[in-house]
Amino acid sequence: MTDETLEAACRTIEQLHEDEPDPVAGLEARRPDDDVAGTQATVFGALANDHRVRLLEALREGELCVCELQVVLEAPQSTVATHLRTLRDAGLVKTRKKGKWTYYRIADTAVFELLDVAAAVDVPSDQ
Amino acid sequence: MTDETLEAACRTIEQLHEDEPDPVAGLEARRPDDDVAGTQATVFGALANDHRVRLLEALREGELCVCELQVVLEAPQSTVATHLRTLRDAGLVKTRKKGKWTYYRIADTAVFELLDVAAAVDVPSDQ
DNA sequence: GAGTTATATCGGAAGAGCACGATATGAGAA
DNA sequence: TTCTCATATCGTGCTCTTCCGATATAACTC
Repeated sequence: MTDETLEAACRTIEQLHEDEPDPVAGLEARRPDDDVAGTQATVFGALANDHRVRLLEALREGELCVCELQVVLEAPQSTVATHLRTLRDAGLVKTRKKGKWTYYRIADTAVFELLDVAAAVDVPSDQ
Repeated sequence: MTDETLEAACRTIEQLHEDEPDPVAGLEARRPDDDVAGTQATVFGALANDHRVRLLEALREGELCVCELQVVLEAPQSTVATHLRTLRDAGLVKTRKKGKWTYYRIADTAVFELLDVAAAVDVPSDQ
């Protein structure tokens, strides 16, 4: 089942750029690489949560163990552990075990860049 | 209904840092600002999708109208329009109307920084 | 070994996000 | 005004995420 709206879009583009030889081909060239886009979406997905952003911010000044992070979040232990798992799977934090404790730290200072740039975006207040 | 695991965490911390005066208070001070964390999570949420990342990447070289972006994504018109709405609500793109067409462009070059840094993160391959 | 404790994982219910056809809107053309 | 066409929104089924109690695991203590 093909999508007619896509074919219609192509026709519109041909008319819009009558001067150019093959405007649709030009757009297809602008299609980003799938793997890269996938990585980006994965990383952003791991960051796309209030609790997880807070965890990363708390780790700015250095590593903390799970029970300390739990106090920062004011959330049940299982909730904190799950979010930390998500961050680790995305490569944003690393762990170190010491006895009964697991210490979490930021994996790469690039994470701070992401946090800082995102904080500076001005999100329009809807209305 | 209070969470006993949180109280337990506090007790553990007191023991861990016997030397310090009030270790729990120190952690509470590390709690990030709610508004900032909210903004960050919102921005990352808007970026946390394959299609939306691809839309932004396609806009690197300049503005495009919806039907052009539709060709980039190879998706139905309503799908593309919805994702563009999400990006706009997050303040990542801006629009310009010209006759029947709506042109979308990157709102701020900070967006490119986010995309580039995220692309460079190395996500561990699970196993 | 048995008990305790810090963390991790499981399970399932509630909620949020997504895809996309159908329909509405709004601008130009006739 | 009526028609057409580009875009926006709605409605619905479906999937993914989140939360958090219950339970498992792993390491120290006795």
